[in-house]
Amino acid sequence: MKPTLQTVADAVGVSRSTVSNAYSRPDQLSPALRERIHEAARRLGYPGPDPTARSLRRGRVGAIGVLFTSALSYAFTDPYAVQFLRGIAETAERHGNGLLLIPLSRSEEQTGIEAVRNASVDGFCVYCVPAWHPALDVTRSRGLPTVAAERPAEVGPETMYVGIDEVAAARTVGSHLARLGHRRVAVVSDFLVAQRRTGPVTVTDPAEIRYDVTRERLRGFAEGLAEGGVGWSDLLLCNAGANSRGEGERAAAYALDRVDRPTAVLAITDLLALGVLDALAARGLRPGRDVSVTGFDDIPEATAVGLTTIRQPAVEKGAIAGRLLLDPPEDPAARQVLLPTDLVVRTSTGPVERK
Amino acid sequence: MKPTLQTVADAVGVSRSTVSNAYSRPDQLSPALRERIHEAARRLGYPGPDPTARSLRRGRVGAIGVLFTSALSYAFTDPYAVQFLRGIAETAERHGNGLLLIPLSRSEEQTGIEAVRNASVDGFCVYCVPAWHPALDVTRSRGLPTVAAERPAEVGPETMYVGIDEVAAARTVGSHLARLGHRRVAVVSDFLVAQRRTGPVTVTDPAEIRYDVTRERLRGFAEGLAEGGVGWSDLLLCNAGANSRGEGERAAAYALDRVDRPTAVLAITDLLALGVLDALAARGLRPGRDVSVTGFDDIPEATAVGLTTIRQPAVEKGAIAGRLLLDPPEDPAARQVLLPTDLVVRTSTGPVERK
DNA sequence: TGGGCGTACTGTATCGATCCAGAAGACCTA
DNA sequence: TAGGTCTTCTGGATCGATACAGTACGCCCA
Repeated sequence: MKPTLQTVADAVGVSRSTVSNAYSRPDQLSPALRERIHEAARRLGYPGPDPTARSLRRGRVGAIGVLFTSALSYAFTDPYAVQFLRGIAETAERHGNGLLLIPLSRSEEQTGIEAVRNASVDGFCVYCVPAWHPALDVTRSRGLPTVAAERPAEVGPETMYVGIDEVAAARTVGSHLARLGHRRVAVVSDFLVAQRRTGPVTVTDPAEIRYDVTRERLRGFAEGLAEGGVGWSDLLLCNAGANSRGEGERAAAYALDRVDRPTAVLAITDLLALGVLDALAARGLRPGRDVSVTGFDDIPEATAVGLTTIRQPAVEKGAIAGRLLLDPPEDPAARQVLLPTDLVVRTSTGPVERK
Repeated sequence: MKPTLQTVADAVGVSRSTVSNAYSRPDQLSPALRERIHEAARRLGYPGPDPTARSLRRGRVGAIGVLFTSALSYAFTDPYAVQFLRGIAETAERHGNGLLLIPLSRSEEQTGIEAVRNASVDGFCVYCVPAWHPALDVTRSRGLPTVAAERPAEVGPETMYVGIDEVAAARTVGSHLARLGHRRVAVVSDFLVAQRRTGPVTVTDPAEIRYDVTRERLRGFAEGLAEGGVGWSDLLLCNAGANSRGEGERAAAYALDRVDRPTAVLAITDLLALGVLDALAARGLRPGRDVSVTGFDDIPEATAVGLTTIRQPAVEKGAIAGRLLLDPPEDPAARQVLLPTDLVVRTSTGPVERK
């Protein structure tokens, strides 16, 4: 039988409450008694108050849940995600909280829903989960504070988020390429369509895209490219089955192997962009000369390969998300944070070659 | 007031137990009543059984805790750690469990100890935590199943671990270099001494090294190098303040800037080895020709930079650790796993240049 | 008619702590 | 010495669920 508070109390000859106080409010009892209690606890092998029971009574757990789409096992492959996690982890750490990672299936399946319902946490951070995902109904119904890692399409006064102006950031990318003279342009992105397949897709209107971030970034790309007279329907859209380097390469292949090969490929994340660069390399094409490539996020590797991209403060984003959950500002307006972004021009983009 | 089981029970006019069954054992009541209960729950905004209360009663939580040394915020910077995490995450996911990440301070400070005591988990995975760390006393006292991500120095019949034969693996590295003719050799490693400083240190005997993995790998290095007549005291030991690329570079500087520059630098992890390569590059030295460099782990980047290293199955290691916790084999012997390793020779090592 | 049996539901004890009102005693003050 | 205050400790209520023994009732069959 594992020892409990009661066991220790009986051994010392005091009440349960006193033992509890010895752990949780040491100033409430005399040093002598406190020491006797701790001594008895050591002797009996009592490990201290049971966390679960304590959480039940106190009404708080000391952990925050982080929701991911895609198998948890893939979450760690995107350096951007890792940086975000670092940020939120730092904050959690400072507050003595743990981070409970909760995997979600990417589609409408129920995988992970149960985990959300069962998670012992004080709040949720929703990272890269589409607004229509059923898990979000569960988080809402649990009534715990929730912060989104991007600006949701619908923002109420209670909504907490830390994001960037996706449209504006993406617009600078489109505009940059338009000015370089690019008119035949492909986009590599995941979540363009509901299905998970990799390949070219048709999307009549960006409004059809169901994942907020994807939709907004594509809108921004299109707005920027419009400066060069490129319309939405001129874009060659290639869906990637996942946000991974490999899928980026596969998706890019559909664009690069066309007779009217695009002069620029815009990837919606750096990870996909790395895949696009792989696809170029495999075909002996030079980034920034034969084909311009852009990414989004500015992960560390982007520097190494000279990728033109949008820099967003990933670690800071995570840190702020953590702070919103663990130490929410009084002012409701301060619970909705938009961070600045920069276009970082490197060697992967260049002017269209004269024929 | 948040609705509880009782609230719903009263609304429907049944007992608390019946509502509980409606959620946890739906086959125990008639479909009609079950539907009425769920309908009432929806109407009242009851999110389902409270996870904390359920855990208390059931005696299990549905989450495993992962202990890290170093700020949690740094844990994600080592690709090897990330791969290990992926493995354990996959297993946790399959079992419907969450992963609770618990940051520990690297030294004897109490940071994180409280988090270990408070963690609501069913078991612990101890990743890269020295045997003397006070947090391990806490995990032991909590009496939960615990698996180590490396073979501990002291192994009892109850101990669970998944590791590699560190000495043997490191010996192949030492031996490889000995055969290439290296006699002036430096080692870059963290945890060589208790202090966190970066720079050359003196360790009279490997037994003095307090962190198991470091000690064993260094023993292995020495044993292998002994084939070339290099003794322990001939090794130039450079301590790194942390397991990071930057610290690797700083530590390597102390070796590379000597008049009697070593012909080989052995790093204890790939991450440190990348830093060593940075240090070479900064000095215009060619890896594998001017100075040979080795790592340990075989992270993805090792391939890209041609680093000679020890490959160990990181993802699998994590997966097995998860399985040991969530689905422990009957046979106690099967709870102690040693995985195979390989020496992967790439371009960062080569024969000593003739003078 | 009544024993046997299965289904559907109830009631109470229990998990292991924390909270809080209050009691007992020591000590101080007028 | 009565009354007040402070410190220290107690006991019962409580958090929100689950386990399990037990009851009520309908049904079948001899």
